[in-house]
Amino acid sequence: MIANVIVDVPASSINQSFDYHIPEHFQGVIQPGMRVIVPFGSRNVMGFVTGLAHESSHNKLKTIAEVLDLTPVLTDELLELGMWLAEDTLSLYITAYQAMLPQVLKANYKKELERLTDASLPNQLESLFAGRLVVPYDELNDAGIGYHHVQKAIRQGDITVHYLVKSRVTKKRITYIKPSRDVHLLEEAYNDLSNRAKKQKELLAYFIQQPEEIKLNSLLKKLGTTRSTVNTLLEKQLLETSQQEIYRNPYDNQVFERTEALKLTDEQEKTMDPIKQDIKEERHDVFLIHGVTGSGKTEIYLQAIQDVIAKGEEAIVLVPEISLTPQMVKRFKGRFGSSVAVMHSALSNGEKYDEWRRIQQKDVQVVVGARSAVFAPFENLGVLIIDEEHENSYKQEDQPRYHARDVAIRRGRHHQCPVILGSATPALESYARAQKGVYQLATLSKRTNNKAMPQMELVDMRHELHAGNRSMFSRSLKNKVEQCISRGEQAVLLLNRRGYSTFVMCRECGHVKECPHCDIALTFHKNSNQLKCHYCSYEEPMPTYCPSCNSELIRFFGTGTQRMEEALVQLIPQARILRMDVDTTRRKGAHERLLNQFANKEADILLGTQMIAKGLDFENVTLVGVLTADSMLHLPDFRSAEKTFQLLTQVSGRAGRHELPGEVIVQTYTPEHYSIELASQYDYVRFYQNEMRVRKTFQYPPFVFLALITVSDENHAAAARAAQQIAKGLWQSVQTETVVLGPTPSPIPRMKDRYRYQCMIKYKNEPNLRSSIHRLIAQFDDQMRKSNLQITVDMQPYQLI
DNA sequence: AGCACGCCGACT
DNA sequence: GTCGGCGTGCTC
Repeated sequence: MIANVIVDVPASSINQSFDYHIPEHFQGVIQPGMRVIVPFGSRNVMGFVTGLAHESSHNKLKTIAEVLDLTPVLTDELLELGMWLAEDTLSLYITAYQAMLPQVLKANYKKELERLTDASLPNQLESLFAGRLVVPYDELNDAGIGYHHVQKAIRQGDITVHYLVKSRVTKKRITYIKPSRDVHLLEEAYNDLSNRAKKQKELLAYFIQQPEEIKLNSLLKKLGTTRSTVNTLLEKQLLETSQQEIYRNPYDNQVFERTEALKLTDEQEKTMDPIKQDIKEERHDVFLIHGVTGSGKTEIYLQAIQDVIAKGEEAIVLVPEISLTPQMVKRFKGRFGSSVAVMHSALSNGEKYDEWRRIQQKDVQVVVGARSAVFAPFENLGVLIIDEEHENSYKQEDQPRYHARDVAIRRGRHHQCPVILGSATPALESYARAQKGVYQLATLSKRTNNKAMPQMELVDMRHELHAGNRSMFSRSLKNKVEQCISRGEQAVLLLNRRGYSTFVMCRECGHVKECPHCDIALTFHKNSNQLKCHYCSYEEPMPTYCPSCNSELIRFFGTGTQRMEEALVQLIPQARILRMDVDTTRRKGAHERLLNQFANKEADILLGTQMIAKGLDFENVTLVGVLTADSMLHLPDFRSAEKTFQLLTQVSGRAGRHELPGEVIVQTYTPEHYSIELASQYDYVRFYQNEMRVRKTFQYPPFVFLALITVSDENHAAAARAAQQIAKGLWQSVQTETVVLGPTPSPIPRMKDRYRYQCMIKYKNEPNLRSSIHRLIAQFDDQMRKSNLQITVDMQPYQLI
């Protein structure tokens, strides 16, 4: 038998399957979807078996060395999905498969030197081995030993090189202890023990009383002793251990209150019906639920999942990373208890692996997770749900650059089950598809508690400036915050920091401190008094004099959350403030701890960046303030209006979710901009219509598809030349109505000392585009290896900057 | 990617 | 000779 294997060598020339002979002892064991170790060239690499065959067009086949899995880690569906994913995103097959699996299933490669002779070796090697039989290959370089010495020794058969492939899998185990003899033998041993062996006697006495198996940890705690006493008794063979494999459970010590299905409103019922119908009849449709915040989308998800579980099928729920909050998890665990696996980036690699295994082994029927959970290895999917479907975080920003929505829809079609997209502010692409009837549109216009959305007040900051208020807080916002606090209620203040960071500029000569490796201003970090680059790891201390004109008047500009906090303290000294941003949430669990503090009313004001805009639900919050609504409106990104509208709508939903009425203050320099004005009126449909006109005029999605090709090189001219050649090649291969823009320098023209150029393709129908791009890039294969030219392709890019 | 192999110039 | 650097081509 022969196995087709995709090997773990990320190079375009290796992007194909290789045939291997299956040895007798693996016949019948090896199945498609398993990981194997195969010889490749002179070394061993990991690979995925993608298929089995009886013959191969190759005559000299090597043999599979090892099998890494007992059962396939990729189902047939996922094997096929990975192929499609790689081709659709112009990525490598191996990259696509790796992206579908938890980190720990990636192989680790190691080289070792083994000594084969007792005879003495050259001095340098002798001291390297230093009595050992095997040494890590890395030590060769550390010791600075020339390769020719090694080569010679290998030729003479004195030493040999081993190419190891190791799995990173670590399974967590618990040690149990129990007596290995009868009770009366223990008693005998007890009596024989010297009186000085007090701890041993205690241990024995314990097991004489209750000879059952006990967790080692509990035993030690109970008897106040240590591992060493137990070890002594183990050596005397009076006790024995056993190991039990367990899942790490990140939600181990939390109890989730059980919830029941809620009575649906008429609107919800109307939305629910066709979904239930699809589930029942195993039909695939994509439903777009456009529902205002608080309209009960989640309850619809929950009840759809209920139906799916009742049928013995499974469900995937995708949630943006940022809103995968404890509150969200609670809702799903509360309804479905231990049938839920949770996947998000805050879990350790081991925890992620365990959650993944619970899915693989059918211990759970539901997974709630961020983007990559769309690859959960379920085999009987009954529904796929994407909450906040407009979120950028569903688009992976490195290879394979896929969008979870596309993957979900493909899986939904494969399983003939519904896909539900939900949002208060659907992506323009999605709403347009719903308008065209490609998706089924359902609108939830009422909130379940029948409360109106909070009043949104726009504050024109130009007027503030004219009135002599130069602070970042308008008078109106300051008053509202004070009133809110004095009523004993809480406020959330959002600083939209994108494109508005704290750069350093000299007031004397206007010199701006930039990163020496990237064309971007350095960002000032107050707590370390350092200037940092957000694109590479460069940092330097904040200068006291301007490096250009020596003036002392070098200051930081812009507004970070830290400065906002300081300003707020001065303005409203009595306020207790919690700050939430990248800095304060870096530590594990910090995110959750801050939110808990706020929920426990240990603070009056929560201030932070994007991360507080979504998913939070605190009953005591009645005021939301947005400091700078238009800060991203002027970025060179065709989605900036859409993002502004989404953010304002999203954040306003944080106020007055329960009994207390809420209000929203939005500070802006452009209150007349349609995205801000229509957001304040909660009018998505008019925003959609307006924005569609803009997109049509400027030919942007959803009227065209985009592809972005970025070329970078340390050599400026080489990058420009390659980009030019690619653009030329594109022009020649695309149809006349397709537009190729560029090459132009990328928005950040230099990053990590590499010069960057880009070409943008706008197309409506270009069935051969992928293969054309592929062919064009292949021409640079040589150059990409020799020099360090890099070319990346992003089909349907989200982040243009 | 990572490795072997082969060619070349430099050095003891 | 011997050593080390680099370009080339291959991996079932």
